[in-house]
Amino acid sequence: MKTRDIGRSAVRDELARTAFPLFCDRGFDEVTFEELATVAGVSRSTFLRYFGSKEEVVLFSFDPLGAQMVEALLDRPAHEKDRTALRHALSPATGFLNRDPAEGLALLRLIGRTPALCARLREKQAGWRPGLARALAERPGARPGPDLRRQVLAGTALECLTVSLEHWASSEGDIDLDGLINDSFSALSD
Amino acid sequence: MKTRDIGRSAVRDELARTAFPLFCDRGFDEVTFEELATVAGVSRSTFLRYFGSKEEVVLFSFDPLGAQMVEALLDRPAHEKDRTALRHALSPATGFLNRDPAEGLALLRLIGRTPALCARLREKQAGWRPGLARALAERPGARPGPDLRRQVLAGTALECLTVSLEHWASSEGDIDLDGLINDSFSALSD
DNA sequence: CCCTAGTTGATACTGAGTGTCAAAGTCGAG
DNA sequence: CTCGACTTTGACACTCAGTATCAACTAGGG
Repeated sequence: MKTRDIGRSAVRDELARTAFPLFCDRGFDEVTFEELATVAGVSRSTFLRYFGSKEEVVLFSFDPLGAQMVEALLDRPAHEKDRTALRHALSPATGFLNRDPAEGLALLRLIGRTPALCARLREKQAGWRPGLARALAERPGARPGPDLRRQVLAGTALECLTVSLEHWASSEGDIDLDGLINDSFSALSD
Repeated sequence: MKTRDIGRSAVRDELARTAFPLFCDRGFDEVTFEELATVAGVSRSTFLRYFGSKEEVVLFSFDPLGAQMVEALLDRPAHEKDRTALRHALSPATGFLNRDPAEGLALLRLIGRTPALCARLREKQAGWRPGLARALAERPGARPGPDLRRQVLAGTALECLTVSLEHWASSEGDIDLDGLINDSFSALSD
């Protein structure tokens, strides 16, 4: 039954793809499911079945990043300090947006000017913190320590990501995103 | 026209106060505006006029914290390092929850098990970051530097607050909250 | 006392999100 | 190829959040 799931996520991608320009043009709140469905050529019911909420239509593409960052963190060499490893572990996120910078910027702009999307993305990000913290405890050569410390380290890394993305978006992508990440982490240790 | 505004916020407090136990008992999503209004003895229209959304009924009490933390930060002595000043600037938030620990814990629990409230609170917190960053630039004896650094410092301070509150809530308030804040900041510099 | 401005509750409306159902489509087994 | 099980789809009905409007009411200032 794998073909079902493949088809399902392909349809998801396609629906989101047709929805994106509408959101960008007219604003997230001004577009209804009815219109999204009409443009995509399906019924409102079907569209709603693929996304639990309107926010998900925009934000579901961020979902894999949590697991990808955990994997990236676990792949860092044992001798690397936690903070450095975390900095490198953000690469799935920067890569996701840098793959197609124009679309990445449009996405961040849309999110930035839509409070509901800001809130939901922050919620998603907050959901990544526990996983990263656990990965910190499980990485090769991890020294035991309080959970609080790992949560703080993971949380600050994600906050560096957020701040960097904000500056990247407001520079229209002119500044190198990975450079901003490095600068953000530098600000942590001075 | 000051009496109007005083009366207005007094009514707000009272409405929120009557609503809180309902949310705690039956869950945020299971309570409708209709019920809130009935219990409070006003019409649905009136209740809705005092709060822009259902989330605000629970979260509006956090609103003053942003300005209070900025004020607290500006009051810190000039010789204090930015990070230390930020740590102390969180005291309005810890004080707000420690004033009545039982209610503070109930509030955090309610938020913790309601995704919509999590998201909105995170949004509010994110809104405090720019103010704190600006205050960092304006504090007595501030050395000029890139905005990115100040945003990161303010963001990490707020993340320390979030993580500390999370641990405080999951310990049922047994662990000292200000101690957790200190420990969180310690994790930043090692 | 009256006039004005703000408050209230009633009503109606849009749109998100849920649930149900029958019809149509898909896939594997015989 | 055909049958039967399972899935997907679209239609419909429903609840509730949130917005807007309006007439009745109320409080404060002159």
